[in-house]
Amino acid sequence: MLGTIDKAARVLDLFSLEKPEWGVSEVAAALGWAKSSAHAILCSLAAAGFLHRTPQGRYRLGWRVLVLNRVLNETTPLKKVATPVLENLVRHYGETVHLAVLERGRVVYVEKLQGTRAVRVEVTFPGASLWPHASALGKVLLSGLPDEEVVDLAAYQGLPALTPNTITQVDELLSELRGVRRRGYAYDIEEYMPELCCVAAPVRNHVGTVVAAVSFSVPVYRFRESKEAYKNIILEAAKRISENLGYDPKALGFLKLA
Amino acid sequence: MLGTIDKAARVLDLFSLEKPEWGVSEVAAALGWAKSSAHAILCSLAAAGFLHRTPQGRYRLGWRVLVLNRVLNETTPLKKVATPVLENLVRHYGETVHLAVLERGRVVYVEKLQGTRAVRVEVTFPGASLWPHASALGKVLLSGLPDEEVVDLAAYQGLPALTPNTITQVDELLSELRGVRRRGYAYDIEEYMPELCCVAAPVRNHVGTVVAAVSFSVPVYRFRESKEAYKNIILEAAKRISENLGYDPKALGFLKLA
DNA sequence: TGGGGTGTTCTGCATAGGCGAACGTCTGGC
DNA sequence: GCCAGACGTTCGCCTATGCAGAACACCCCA
Repeated sequence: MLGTIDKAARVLDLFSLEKPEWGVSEVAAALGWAKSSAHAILCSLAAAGFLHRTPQGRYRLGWRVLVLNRVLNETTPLKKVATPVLENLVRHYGETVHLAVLERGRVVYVEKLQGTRAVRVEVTFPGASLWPHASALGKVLLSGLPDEEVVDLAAYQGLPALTPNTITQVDELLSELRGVRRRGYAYDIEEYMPELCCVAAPVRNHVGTVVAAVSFSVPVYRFRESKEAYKNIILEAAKRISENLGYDPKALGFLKLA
Repeated sequence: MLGTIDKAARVLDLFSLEKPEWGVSEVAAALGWAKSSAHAILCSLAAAGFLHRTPQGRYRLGWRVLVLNRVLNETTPLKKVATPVLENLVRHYGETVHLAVLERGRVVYVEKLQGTRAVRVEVTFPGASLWPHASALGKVLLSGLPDEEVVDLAAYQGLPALTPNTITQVDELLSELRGVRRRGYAYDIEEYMPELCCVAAPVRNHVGTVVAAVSFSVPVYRFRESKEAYKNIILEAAKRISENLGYDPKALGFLKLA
């Protein structure tokens, strides 16, 4: 809404793993602004601690995001509620477990717990993001959105094929999401990466909105044998987390009628 | 510089461990603004993903912070360079090791590595902050600042006594910092917390500026016996990290004369 | 069923901030 | 070693932006 904040956000978006350091002119060119405008935004973000000015007058992300992240991590109800449940899953079944949310069209890992088996799925750092259309987590999270928004998202960021199994057509994605809504869970059978399979289930808050998703990530050979079992376990875990967030299917089923 | 960004930063500052959720009126009251102004900032921050709107129309930190933090963590040269050195320290000596920076007057932990000994110092989450005047890390970081800034900081946030050993007078702090600059390291002998001691040394970048500090945290009974040894080890580690950041004492000693 | 507390919307006025041009500085290549 | 080009920074004008206050809509509790 406020132009300046939107601009600041667009600037911060530029700082990525691929290009973590930017100069004033580069930012101005990348965003099509006057150099002095870019300079003002960069200066202000640096003064506020969100960016760090190198001695050469270039810019990197600043330490303040670390401070914010700490507050986020230690106060967010979702993490507090979910972590013990997820730890239990790893302890019992030894498979890699993920918790993720949808952030501006991308699946963002909030919590990752490395499996304990000899052959296991390696996890990425929290904050890393995935394509929503090609992952079980993503499909579950998209299933919480109205179809129009899914269409917009697909149009905006595309549906690239990551493996031969990836869904690349919008209508196919929409019908898959209808299935996910009906069943209450999603599979990813080597759609993101060969040899990798996932099952994910939605986490809902007290008003029934899908706020996150939990998943098992399992090597394909082990997954084929016990798909059903993994599905039931992850559904149960998602239900437990949702209930701890105040989700009450009965009360909300009643609301749906009204 | 830009008022709107400064305001946004002040709003984000409100979100803390003690009060991680704010409403529009609360923000307006806390900052002395009109309700509509607070509303505009909160809306914009939420639209940009920095805040998350709860179903009740209140606000919490948003997931985008997590995404930024990940980029920071994976691209910051300091962490990349320091982590292997610090891991070595823990492996060899088993004591808790910290890496910290100064962020708007507070000591912020960037990296923490838990010691492996039976009796060890428990670490806090990265992003947590400490009083600079009462910690070894803080004194090292302050030693990189001109005296005026230290005086301003002390005036602004005070020098509370955390233990009987804490420095609580500005002139005493300044003379301590002079010693730190001369010696090149700082001790904390139960100044922050009873039973806890630290040694810290400065990490410098290629232009010689103190950009961070590394420390050992050791129980007092073990520290008394081998203060000197810990000091030498941490000095060596700091030197190694600094050199990997491009610090070259000889080249800079030459510059000082000019 | 009302009242006080929310979050949200509207409109006009003043100022904050965007632009483009000029400045100072550094680097690298002839 | 010098000049040329690029960079980050500064300045001042003009316009658009975003601030304030009051009115609105909503929810929860008494």
